[in-house]
Amino acid sequence: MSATIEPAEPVTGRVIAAATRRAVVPADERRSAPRAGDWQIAAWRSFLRAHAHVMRRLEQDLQANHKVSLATYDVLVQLVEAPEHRLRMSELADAVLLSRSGLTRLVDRMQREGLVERQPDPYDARGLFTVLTAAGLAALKDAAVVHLAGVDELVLSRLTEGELRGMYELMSKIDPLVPEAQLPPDACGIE
Amino acid sequence: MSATIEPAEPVTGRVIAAATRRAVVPADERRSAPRAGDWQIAAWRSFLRAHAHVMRRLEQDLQANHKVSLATYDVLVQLVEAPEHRLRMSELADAVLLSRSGLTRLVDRMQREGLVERQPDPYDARGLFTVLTAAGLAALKDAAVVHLAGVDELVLSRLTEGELRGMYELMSKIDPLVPEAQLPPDACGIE
DNA sequence: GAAGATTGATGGGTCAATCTTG
DNA sequence: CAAGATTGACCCATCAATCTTC
Repeated sequence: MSATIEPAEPVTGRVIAAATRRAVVPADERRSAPRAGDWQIAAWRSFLRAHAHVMRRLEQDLQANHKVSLATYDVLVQLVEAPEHRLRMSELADAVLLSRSGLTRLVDRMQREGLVERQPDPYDARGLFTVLTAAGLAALKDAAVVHLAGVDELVLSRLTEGELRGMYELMSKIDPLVPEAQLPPDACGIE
Repeated sequence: MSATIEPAEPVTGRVIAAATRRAVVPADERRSAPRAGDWQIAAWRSFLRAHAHVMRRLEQDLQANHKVSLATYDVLVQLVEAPEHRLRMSELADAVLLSRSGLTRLVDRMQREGLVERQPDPYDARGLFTVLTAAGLAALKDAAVVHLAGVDELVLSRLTEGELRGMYELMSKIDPLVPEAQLPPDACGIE
């Protein structure tokens, strides 16, 4: 679409700077955040910035090349990875971290575009499956090339193998619910 | 507000898994993302998950305790850090990574709540300053305590000093436009 | 005409209430 | 009644067009 770099998400200084903090938080309350010193906050801010930076670019790349949003892309990925290319609405909602209603509407749109279909669950008439269509798979194939290239360019290629491992370690400490599996101990075969 | 942990942002597997990739991307195109192997992607996903996890909690904390959104909080922080507690609309928009129109509406709301005011610029009648009110400063003081405690609990306290430095290094490599200043070389005084 | 800011139309999300089926 | 899914009302962001002032 447009080549302009337009902000997509407000993130910058969502954290109060330590300077601000000293000015604003009474000294006796500072114990509540004992580690939030100047440069710790700088580290945290760098995290927010990096995230915003990368996500903005990825979203743009996808939209520009395939008119697919990241949310849509995420759904396509979840479906293609699922057995029989289908998932219950609720499961899908959990997988892409969307509310039920949010997912309903997203699937509505995707169905309109022919990327997915809804299938009743024969064993439980309350439930519905969202199933990937041929068009959906094709769209994913298209988008994946662009998207992966983006992730590679913006993130992976900028870090060494060891740094990537380091990042994984750090993130695991921040998010206790570590993703699916542990990082394979020595799956270093870069391709 | 509600204590429920509800998803706020779709992020999970926004990146195609390497398994998917092999199934979906023709072998001769894989060169375009040569480093996007299985565990590199795992590292990238951990980044997305950690971000979603933390932001969700921070947003909830703020909303629950002070009915302030992260975007609003961000504006308050930018203003309190600015000279004379005021900033031009455009500057503010850039600072919080919002579009001009997005900021106009956000400031509208904040003004309605009495957190900020608009001041004409005497030197350029086209421009407006957004200026922090006493109520805005008070709200910030309140919110900052909660927010900083959250950042501390969810991120800072989980990482050692060295790990925090490491994170800063990694993020700087991902986002070339490193924040304001470099990390002070030896500002290790944790309080 | 260009820059600062706002407005109108629209996309995409949330919660709370609802309908249907187990 | 509980669970799965949807709908209605609303919030918050974007872009494109507009108005005002330089």
